[in-house]
Amino acid sequence: MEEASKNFIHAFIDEDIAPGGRFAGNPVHTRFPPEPNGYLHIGHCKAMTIDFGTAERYGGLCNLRMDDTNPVKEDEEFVDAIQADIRWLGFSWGDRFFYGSDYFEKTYALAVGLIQKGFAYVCQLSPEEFKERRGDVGVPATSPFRDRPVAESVELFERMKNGAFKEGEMTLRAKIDLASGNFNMRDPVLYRIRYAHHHRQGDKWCIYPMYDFAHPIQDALEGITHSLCSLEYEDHRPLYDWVIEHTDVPSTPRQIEFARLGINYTVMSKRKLRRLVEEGYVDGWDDPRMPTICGLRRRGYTPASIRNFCERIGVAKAPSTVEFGFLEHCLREDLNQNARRAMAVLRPLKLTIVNYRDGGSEDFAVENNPEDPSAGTRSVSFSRSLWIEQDDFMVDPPKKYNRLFVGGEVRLKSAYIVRCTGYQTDEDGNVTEVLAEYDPETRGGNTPDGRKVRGTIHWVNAHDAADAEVRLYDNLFSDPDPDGGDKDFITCLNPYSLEVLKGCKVEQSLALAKAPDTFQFLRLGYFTADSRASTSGTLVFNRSVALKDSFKPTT
RNA sequence: UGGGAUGUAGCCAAGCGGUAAGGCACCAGACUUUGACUCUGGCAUUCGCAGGUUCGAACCCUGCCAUCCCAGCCA
Repeated sequence: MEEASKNFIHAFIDEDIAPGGRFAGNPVHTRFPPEPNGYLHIGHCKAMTIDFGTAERYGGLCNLRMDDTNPVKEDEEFVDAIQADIRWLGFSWGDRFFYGSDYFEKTYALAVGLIQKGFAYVCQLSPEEFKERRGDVGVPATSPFRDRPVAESVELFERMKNGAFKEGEMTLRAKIDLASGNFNMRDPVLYRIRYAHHHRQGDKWCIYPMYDFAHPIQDALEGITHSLCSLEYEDHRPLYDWVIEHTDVPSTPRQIEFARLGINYTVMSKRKLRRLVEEGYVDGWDDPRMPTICGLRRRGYTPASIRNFCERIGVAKAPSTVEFGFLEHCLREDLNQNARRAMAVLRPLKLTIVNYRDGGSEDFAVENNPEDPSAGTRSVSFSRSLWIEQDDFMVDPPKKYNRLFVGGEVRLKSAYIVRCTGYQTDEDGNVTEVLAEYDPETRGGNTPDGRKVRGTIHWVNAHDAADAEVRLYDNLFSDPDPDGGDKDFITCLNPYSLEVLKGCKVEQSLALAKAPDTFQFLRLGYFTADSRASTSGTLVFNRSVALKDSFKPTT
């Protein structure tokens, strides 16, 4: 894992904790506040890297808090999934797990206090009227209820809480500035009426605080010093500060905003991801094409690779779009170092070793990970009949092609050096079988005579190869909504299709070791077992056959 | 339009008045029992544009341009 370098947030915090600073002497305390209305995606991982990472950098703590102030959007189903994904990534919130809704009682009391101090009032404008009176550029908003006596607002607010009014009939509004250029300050709604079942509070409440009111209070109650969030909340910071200043909270957290993660060709909006799931475009939140944490997991991404990616893209305020290739780079880096290799043939072509005894066989010890000798070796069987990759043989090889062609020599990894002597074709001229002679002196792939063999290819024994059952995933590209609603609903689900080919062959040891019923092939040259079907690590396919042609968007 | 932000290479991103870090990508070479990996070298005379201040500007000032966000009783 890379050591995170100093970023602009750290610069702010350094000032805050310096002698004489806003939090001089205080431990730095952050929080990660997902709304439980969907699964976490890699953008959340960036946020966690910042939230947990910042706390760690300063020897402080980071809380996990479910931001569940809107009962109609949230669901307990997501709470468990969110926790599981965070754990999988390796972030730890210790025993500091909270729900925003845990503070409803306290939040209500603070709202009453606000009314009593004359900083809030109950407004009876209907949603439609509210909108009409919102005002415009240069035109202040209006509310006939702004100067309602304090006692009256207190009483109405209590009746709101007790269910005396219908949804939309009343709101509690902050009394700030109806003429502000920042519309968030034009007497924003603090509480609204919702007769909805809350996933934790049940039917106890029928009024719910808005994010803008609840969030700063929750932060203050938990002793958060730095409330780190994405850029779209910049406009809300004045309101955040207003709430902290005007309510009777025990601390004064500071909000700092950073640019959220964008990855090219990738849908990152939770709303859209939700539609993909609900409207059946994908199998579920963990569909390997999804940028969700669980989707990436199924696709073979490791926690370390995702976290490292998030560390390395940096933190800034300039909106940015990182190339998907960088995520892949981070995966390769991790896999190359840690993954056990195995051989697999995706497009099988028969290779017959004509001078090898028919019916004979032998085993070779093959290293599991050339980068890590401690990973040991596995036994792979060899015989007269093998499968090799179709594009490891060419009838008419171009210059610098150093794999198989008639007359050419190649090394079968860890086995023997073979010379191609010919090939068979079907009536259409397609190559059906390649013929070769092996050199018995080169057992294990060694060259005692010191000769150089340019190419090394992978293979599997046709006699005991296992057929891998594979899935074929296509990219999902944008199909502009014919109704003109969501022009960019799906731009591209994933830049690289998970292309797997029917009939691919895997070495017996791989099949036996994992016994997976599904394989996913990453267009990276890595072959990973479905994480749901197996318990242990990732297997890396022996050669990056498919690396050659990279992704080209078709729209 | 009003408010809030942001512009440094194809993509991220340091830099905070002293003469453009680093990573990804890309190119060239070496090495190699994965054409991978690794290694070596190359890759911004210039920081959105135009002026100004200064011995000196990506950094300070003025004006302009471009892009993004907000204008929910969502978060």
